[in-house]
Amino acid sequence: MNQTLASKPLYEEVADLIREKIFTHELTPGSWIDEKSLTTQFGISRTPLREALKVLASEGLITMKIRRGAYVTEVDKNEIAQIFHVIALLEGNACKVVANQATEQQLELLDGIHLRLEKAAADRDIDRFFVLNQEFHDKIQEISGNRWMRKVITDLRQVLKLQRRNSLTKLGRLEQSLQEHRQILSAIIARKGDIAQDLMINHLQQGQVAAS
Amino acid sequence: MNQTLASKPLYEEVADLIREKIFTHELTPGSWIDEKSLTTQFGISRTPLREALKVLASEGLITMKIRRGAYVTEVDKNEIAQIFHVIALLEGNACKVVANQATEQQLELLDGIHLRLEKAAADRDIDRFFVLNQEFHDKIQEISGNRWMRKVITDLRQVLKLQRRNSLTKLGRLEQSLQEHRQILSAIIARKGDIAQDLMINHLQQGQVAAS
DNA sequence: ATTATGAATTATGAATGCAAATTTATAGTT
DNA sequence: AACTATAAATTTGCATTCATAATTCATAAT
Repeated sequence: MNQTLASKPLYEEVADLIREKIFTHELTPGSWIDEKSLTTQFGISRTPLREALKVLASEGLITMKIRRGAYVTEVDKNEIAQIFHVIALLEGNACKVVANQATEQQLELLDGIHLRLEKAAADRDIDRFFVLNQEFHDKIQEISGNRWMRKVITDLRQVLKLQRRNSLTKLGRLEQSLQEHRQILSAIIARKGDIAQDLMINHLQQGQVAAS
Repeated sequence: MNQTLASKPLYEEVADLIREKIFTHELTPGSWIDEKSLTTQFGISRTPLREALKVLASEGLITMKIRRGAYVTEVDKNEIAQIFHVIALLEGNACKVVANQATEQQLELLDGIHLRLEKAAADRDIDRFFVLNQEFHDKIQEISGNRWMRKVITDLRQVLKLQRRNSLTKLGRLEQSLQEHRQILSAIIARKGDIAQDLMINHLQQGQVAAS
């Protein structure tokens, strides 16, 4: 691991790499994580690798079993529902806060993202839609201004990514999702906080149904 | 470190010990964490210590600065408010869920804790009040049954503990807190979910004011 | 006295080493 | 052939070692 410029500590780089492997299902839920194999793959020693594993464990992405190593966490349907419940609660509230407190400038930024989202949908550019969809949600959280809420949502979304199916892959769901975003944005711009909140909660609930 | 029975991996034991030091302010926010000193104190090597530090960092309790070690995280007033906001949202929702879905048996358990809380308050047993207060909140989360929500709340409460002042130490606040608990419990038992939620949110907001 | 400069010291980040536990393979018994 | 017992190999958890970056301290120059 040629650390030409120490922009990030090695264990974090490694954590990122392992996350990748988990999200692409190169490492599947329930499977054992072979330390030796990873060290040779990454060309590093076990020390930073094991540090990375502990971080991922505390994020809930992997599970450490005493004296028998690390396993990719398996999340059952019930837990997925629990996580969605928390995310919906938080993102819903973020919407409300944004509707009530965002500056006009901030709303324009949000509108800009949505516009590009519409375009990506029209172009049937799924990958781009994914990215912008994420960006839309992100921007709402950013505007709501609660760093800690954001961290919680990010961590939980990560765990959700453990499951294979991704809601938006279902055709038709994309169009519906877009429609929901439109409504959310309208409510926010109209400064209708409670409505925006309910719409976002519903939007995320829909996503869960589509994913299951 | 006499690990007579390997019930827990060493790095977790160490993480617990460091958390203790942080919460008792033996390690104060902003201060540098001396690895060498801790290894000699605990009688261990740097490897499990550094693993523990990384876990604490991902919990937000400490902050790693590249090539200059670990520091106890400083949280400013603004961030405290953000954390309270998230906790209030979640615990408020937990109340609602409990009010709507708890079995009679579960409500009796909750009532039992509250009874003991009343007793501790009457006896002016502050320490016991603290413990039971925590237990009351915990039980609500347990009954609400969302493991992930619980983890989030636990982690955030941990970060709150970084600040020195603790709300309940203010005399008078204890009595008020008790009063608020009474109301919350009443609302839950009366199955009034929305009211219980609002009361809990308000209760936590009060706690924040008292703490600042 | 104050500020630079550079050597010595110390701390961090990561690799390596080692003992104990676990798993796998092998041999022996029924 | 199935089952148990034992030995070999692997893997984990932790300690130790090593290279390099950061800090401290002493010395020299202004």
